[in-house]
Amino acid sequence: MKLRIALADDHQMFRHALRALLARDPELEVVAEAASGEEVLAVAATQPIDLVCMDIAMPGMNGIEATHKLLAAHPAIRVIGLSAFADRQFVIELLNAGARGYITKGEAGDELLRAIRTVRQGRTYLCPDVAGTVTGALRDRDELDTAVPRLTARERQVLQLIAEGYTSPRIAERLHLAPSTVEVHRRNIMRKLDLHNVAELTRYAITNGISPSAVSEVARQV
Amino acid sequence: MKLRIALADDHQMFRHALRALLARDPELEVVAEAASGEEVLAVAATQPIDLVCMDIAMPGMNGIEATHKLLAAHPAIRVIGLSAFADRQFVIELLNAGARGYITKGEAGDELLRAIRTVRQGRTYLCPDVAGTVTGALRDRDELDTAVPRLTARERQVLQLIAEGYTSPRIAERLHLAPSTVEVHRRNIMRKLDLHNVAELTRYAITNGISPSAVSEVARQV
DNA sequence: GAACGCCTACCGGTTTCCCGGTAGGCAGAA
DNA sequence: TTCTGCCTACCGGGAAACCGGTAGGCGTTC
Repeated sequence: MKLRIALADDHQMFRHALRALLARDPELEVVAEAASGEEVLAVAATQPIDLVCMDIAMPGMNGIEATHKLLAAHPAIRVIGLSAFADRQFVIELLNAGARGYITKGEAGDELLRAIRTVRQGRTYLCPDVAGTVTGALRDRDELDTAVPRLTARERQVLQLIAEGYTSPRIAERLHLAPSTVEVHRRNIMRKLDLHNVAELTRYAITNGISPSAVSEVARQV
Repeated sequence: MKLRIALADDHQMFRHALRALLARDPELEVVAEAASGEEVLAVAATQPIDLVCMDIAMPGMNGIEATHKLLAAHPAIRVIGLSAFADRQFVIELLNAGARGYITKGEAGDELLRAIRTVRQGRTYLCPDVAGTVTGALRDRDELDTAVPRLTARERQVLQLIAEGYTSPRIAERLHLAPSTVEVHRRNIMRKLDLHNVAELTRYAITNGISPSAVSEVARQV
C-alpha cells in the first residue's frame, strides 16, 4: 500500500515540483494538493490521507493552525512541517501542534524523503538545521509547553491578518468577533513583542513566517 | 543536444524539486544550481549554460541584478524569471535586464516547461498572470525604459521610513520637511502602487528591497 | 513661453490606530 | 477551591492614518 500524501503550500509550482520529486519513490503517492490551511482540512475530509507535507506560511489559515485542526479531526495523519525558516519558536509550536517532522526549504530534497520514511515509522524527524535549536527546549519540557508560544493562537491569527493589511473592524468581521476584542488582541500582541505600530507588526509577522513573505494577493490581482 | 539548464533559487529543496520536475523532459538537463546571484555568475564562468531559471528574491545579489551581469558576460544565455510575485515593476525590470520569460510560482509546473520550450526557440514567454500587466507597457516602449522607478527618490525614501515604523511627523523631522509634505508623499506612493495601509506598504517595501527584509538574516542565524 | 514632473505645503474630513483601564466567562492547574 | 491564563467585550481619548482637493516654486524639456 502506497503512502497517501497531501501537499500543502501556497505556491502551485512548488507543489508540482515536489510532486515530481516524491514520484521518484514508488512507495509514495501524492493524492492531493492544497494552497491553504482551509484546503487541507477540506481535502482530508473527503479522502483518506496518511501524511501531509505542510508549509507554515500560507495565506489565510497557516500551517500551525491547520495542523492543530487537522489532527483534532484525524489523529492518525502524520504531519511534516516544511518552512523557509528554522525559527525556534516555530518549530516548537508546530511540534506542539502534533507534527512529527520539520524541515527547512534550505535543505536538500533527499532530506524530505528521509523525513517521510522516518515519520512513517512513527518516529520524529527534525532536519539538522533545526535539531540543534530544539534540543535545548527538549531538556526542560516547561519551555516546550509554555515559554515558547509567546503569542497565543488567537493572537497569531490576528497578527497574520494585520500583516495582510486588514483593519481591526475587518478582522473582527472575518473572525466573528467584536472590534473591541480584536483591539485587545492587537494591544496584547504589541505589548508582548514590544512593537508599536502596523509596520513593525508586519515586519515581525513576515520575518517569523506568521505571514507569508510573498505578496500573494498582488500575484493574484495581476 | 540537451538544453543545459542552471537553477538559481535560495531554497535548495525547491531546486531539487524543480530538478525532478524538469527531468521529465528528456530534452532538458539541469547541469548546475546556484543559491544566489553571485553563484550564478560563478557557475556560468566555469561551464557552458544555455538557460537559467532565475528566482528574483535571493539573498545578496538578487535575480534582476544577476541577470544584468550574467547577460553582459554571456549574451547567448536565456533567462527565465521565476518569482513568487507578479508585480508589474518586477516583470518590466527583469525584461529590461534581458530576460526572455517570466513565471510566477503560483503557476503550474507545466507552465515552466512550456516557457522553456518557447524561450529555447528564441521567443519570449510570459505566464498568463503577468502577460496582462505588461502588454500596456509594451505598447509605449518609453514606459518599459523609464517607468521602472515608478517611485521618485523622495518617495522611496519616505516609503522606507514608513516600513521601518516611523510615523509621518517623525519622518518629517528626519527629513526636515513639513508633516503635510510627508503625508502627500505617502498618499502619492499609495496611489501609484495601489496600496492602502501601512501593512501593505511595509510588505511592498520588504519584497522590493526598499527596506531590508531581515528575513534573510533570520534564515542565516539558524 | 508653455508644459511637465517633482517637491514643497496647506485645507478639510472620516476612519483607524494606539494607549489606558475595567470586567465577565471559562478551562485547566495548583 | 482558588488562581491563572485566555478569550471575550466595553469605556474614553489623543494621535495618526487615510482620502479628497488646491497651489506655489523650480528645473527640464519641447
